[in-house]
Amino acid sequence: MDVVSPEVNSLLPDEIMDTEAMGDLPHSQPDGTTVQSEPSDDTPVPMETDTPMASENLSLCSNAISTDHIQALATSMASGSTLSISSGSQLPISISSTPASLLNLKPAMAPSIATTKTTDSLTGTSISTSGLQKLTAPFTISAANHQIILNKVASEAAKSAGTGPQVIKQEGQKLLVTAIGKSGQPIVLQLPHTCNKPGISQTLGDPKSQAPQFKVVTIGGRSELKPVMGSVGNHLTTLQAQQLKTVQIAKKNPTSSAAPIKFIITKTVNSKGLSPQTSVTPVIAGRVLTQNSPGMPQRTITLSEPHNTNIHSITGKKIAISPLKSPSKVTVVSVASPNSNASQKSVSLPVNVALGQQILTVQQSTSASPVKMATCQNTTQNIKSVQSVAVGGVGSQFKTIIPLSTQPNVQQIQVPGSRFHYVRLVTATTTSSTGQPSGPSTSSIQTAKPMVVSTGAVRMSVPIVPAQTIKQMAQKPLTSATVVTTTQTQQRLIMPATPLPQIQPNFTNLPPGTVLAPAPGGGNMGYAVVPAQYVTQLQQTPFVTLASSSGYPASTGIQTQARLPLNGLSTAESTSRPRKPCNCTKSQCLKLYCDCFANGEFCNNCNCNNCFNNLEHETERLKAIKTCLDRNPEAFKPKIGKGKEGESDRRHSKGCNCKRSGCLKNYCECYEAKIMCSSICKCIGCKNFEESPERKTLMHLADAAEVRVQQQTAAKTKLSSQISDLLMRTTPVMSSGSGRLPFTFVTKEVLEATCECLLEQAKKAEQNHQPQVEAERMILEEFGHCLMRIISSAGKAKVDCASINC
DNA sequence: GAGTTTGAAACT
DNA sequence: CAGTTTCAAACTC
Repeated sequence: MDVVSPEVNSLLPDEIMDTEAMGDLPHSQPDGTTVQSEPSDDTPVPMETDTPMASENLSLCSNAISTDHIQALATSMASGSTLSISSGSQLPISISSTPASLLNLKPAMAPSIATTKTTDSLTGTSISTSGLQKLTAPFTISAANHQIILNKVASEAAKSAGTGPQVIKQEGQKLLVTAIGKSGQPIVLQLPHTCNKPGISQTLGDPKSQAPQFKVVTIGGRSELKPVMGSVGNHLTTLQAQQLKTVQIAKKNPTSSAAPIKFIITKTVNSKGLSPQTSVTPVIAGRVLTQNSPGMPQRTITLSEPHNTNIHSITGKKIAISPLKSPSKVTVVSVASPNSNASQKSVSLPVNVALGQQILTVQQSTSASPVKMATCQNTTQNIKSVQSVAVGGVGSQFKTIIPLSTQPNVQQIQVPGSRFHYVRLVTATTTSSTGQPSGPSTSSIQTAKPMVVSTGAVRMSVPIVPAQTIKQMAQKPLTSATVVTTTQTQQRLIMPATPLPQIQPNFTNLPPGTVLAPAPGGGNMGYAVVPAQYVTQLQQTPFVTLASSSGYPASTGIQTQARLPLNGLSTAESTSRPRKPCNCTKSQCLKLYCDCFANGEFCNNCNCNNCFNNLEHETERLKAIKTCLDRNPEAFKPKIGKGKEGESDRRHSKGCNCKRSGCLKNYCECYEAKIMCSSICKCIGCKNFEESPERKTLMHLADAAEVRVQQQTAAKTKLSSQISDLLMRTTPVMSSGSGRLPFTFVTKEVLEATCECLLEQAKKAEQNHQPQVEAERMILEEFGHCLMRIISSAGKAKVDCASINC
């Protein structure tokens, strides 16, 4: 079940994207009248290419199910605000409308790459769509009537009928889209059987009773329509193939500041077992958690979200950098965005919870947008609570939304030498988060304590904003936060990008797996998503107290280590294995020669010289990462991965090129990874295959050596234990005299007596005028006699004691 | 520990 | 894409 606080929704960044499925990122025009969803052309972003994206695909959805998603989200907006419509996985559409404007959105009918731009003749408002494939059903958005019609026929009918709700019938279901106007009424994209009064958001009917559904979210103060998809023939077949998950959230209406709004996020859940044409659409009804004031009328907003669909960037710049290993969790930290255009209004609600991924969203201040300003103000006045919200997907799907820019809510940590501020995050290990509007877990955030999402095993410190942007952040009155826990183990964190002005124009030089997203409303704060492993370095900084259970050695310096999954090994595995320190001398640890760098780690306790692989040289490091990614987009991917079906579980992604080692030495990456060479290897004289006798011999030897090592280790352990025991038993303070050794009998008295004996011998020698040498001899002999007597007495005492005990 | 070998990465 | 150079790890002595 997904629960997202409305204030969070209203403050959500444009989106959080799954970079795996993210294609080109749409940009929104800052003029507020024209919003285009065309792919960004200024920020070519290296993408993870596991599932290559079509160039026309603007969605962030995973390709695997991108065609099966329908996502609809509508956000109410004030006058002149922007309405964004984004098709589930194919077409993010942003509409910036002005009052009384009529927008006709006619997406491309053919599934080919297409860009459609419709400009309203009266207002000049234009709608641009790009790459529309799924949304083949023409629909009309009528801002004049505060309505959006997703059905050509219905639109025409509506026009003929004058005003009134625009309804689309979809196999028995109605789809009503009502845009908001000056009245501040929300946009309602609604499914049928409930009353359809324009300008009033309503709770949709029981989603379980409806099969394919469109659900719309109305968010006060801002307008957003999440992907609205249709299929050929105006059939919502893609939605039919999905389950719906509903999340209902309560929110006070920021526009009216009186009537709370109930949000319902309907999340489609991918069902592998269902074909896209499957009509059965189980719905997971969401639980409603409201903050409604007693007596206040409620408004219901419903989000329809493809479960495995990524957030679309409807407006604003979004830069996605390919994730290394498709981390399943994403942590978003606001970053400054170079674009501080104030008129950027269109906002995409990051309702995305990709399959197997966790999204952690950090809301950033965007005071530049007039619309958002109003929204934020209202939100500040009405809602100050911090929410810990569990946005459960199927089983362990969660979304985390954390506004980091709120100063009272987040403890910012400044690392000396770093331009980042950090906030503590915690990787949740359970799904225990609840949708409490406020509670103990959130109070700490409000009191500027470390933002601890949960008491998970791993705590992470995430840079949230560059130090120079603190003032900007302070301008934001946001005081709410939503935190969601997750069961996922891998994370992506969002790191600040602004500290790197020289590379900021091209964000692709951020760590692999990084996703940058602009701040909602065009503020100068954006978001960058990077693999969480990169940020583990931060948790080891001396200024961040961590309770990490990852087993990282304590580090006292900035040059600590972050980890990415090593070749073929999971993060946990790599964590448990101590990494060898590098010895780089010429590469500055910024080339793939350096194992630390190649593994996405910071150098830590290495022997390298002139190392730049640390936070202090983040700029150079990011440049180097970009260079590597430019050269090879998969440079930071694990080299050892799963082979094709039918092949062995693990194999080298590129294969080795050994010539002289026979692939039986650690020079060979295959052999080093303890895997067999495969058909893609280009090695010469390979002996690293299953039947190779040399390999078997080596394996036996290796096994024997390992056994020896284990035995030696065990022997050492045993010996140490024995020595310990011996030391314990030979302690002078023994309770029993039976175990006392001779030296324990050298008491003060014995010592004095011995000295007297030695002095007596010296006197004798002196009286006899013995030479010095003879005197020394006599003294030494007497000393020997004394020792003998002491030993003899000790032995006798042991015997006596033993006899007494008997 | 110094020197050599090796192959991936980087470069041309 | 192929050949060469650079680099750091693996290896040998």
